[in-house]
Amino acid sequence: MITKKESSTNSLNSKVIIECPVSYTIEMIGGRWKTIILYQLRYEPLRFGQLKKMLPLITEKMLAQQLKQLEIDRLVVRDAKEIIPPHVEYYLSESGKTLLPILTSMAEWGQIHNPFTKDCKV
Amino acid sequence: MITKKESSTNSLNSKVIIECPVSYTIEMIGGRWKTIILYQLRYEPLRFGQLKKMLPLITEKMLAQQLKQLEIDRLVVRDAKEIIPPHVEYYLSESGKTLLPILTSMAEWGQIHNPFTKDCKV
DNA sequence: CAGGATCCCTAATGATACTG
DNA sequence: CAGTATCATTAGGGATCCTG
Repeated sequence: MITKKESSTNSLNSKVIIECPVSYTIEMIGGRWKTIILYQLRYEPLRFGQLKKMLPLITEKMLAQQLKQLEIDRLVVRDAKEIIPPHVEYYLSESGKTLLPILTSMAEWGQIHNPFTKDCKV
Repeated sequence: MITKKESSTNSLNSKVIIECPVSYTIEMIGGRWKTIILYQLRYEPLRFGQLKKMLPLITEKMLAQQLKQLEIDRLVVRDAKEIIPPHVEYYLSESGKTLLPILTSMAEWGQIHNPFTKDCKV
């Protein structure tokens, strides 16, 4: 079993913080990219290249890195067909789907409170 | 008016990211401490020292810094009585209170999914 | 196509000491 | 009590180049 302690890069106190439910959740979906990646996956599986197009500002490194962490945390499933050229799909796990109400609420809250939100639906 | 661009330390792309509702919300409550601070304030106003006791691992610098950012973002109100010794209370603004459903959902999700959660109710 | 490997910089966080 | 100031550390993120 991979514990958060091993898969995380955080220091000492993360172990204690992480025992608190709210903090645990924010560790799982926090950071600049994870929520938006999860949210993009809300409807259907997406390929690496599709996600990259939907998130034009993300670097390939960050996308790969965040997807890997989401996979380790069992929120996202990586489905790779062993063909040439590679075809890899990502989709929400059952656990990941249970985050959707939270992500939706966050999207609604942002839609209301963000003065900069215009037509961005993400 | 203080825009997020000015109050944030993020670089170029934050401007675009921030226009997305989900990302905007995560910018407001993300990081290691903000959710837990907001969540501690869910019932009643708390003083600086009380928060410090409830979050034994936070440094005074981080607590002051995060509270200041939450105040700038209008999620928390700082109420300081001008007396000696100082008496300062923090409480959720109306806008901050609208985050409570999200924070509660996050706490519930963490309670269910965190294998390390024991009796920590935060 | 879907990444991996490297290098590098800065923002974020921490430790410690000090103060109105 | 409720913070600041200063210094040191680290982790997040980006640029670029490379590959099965």
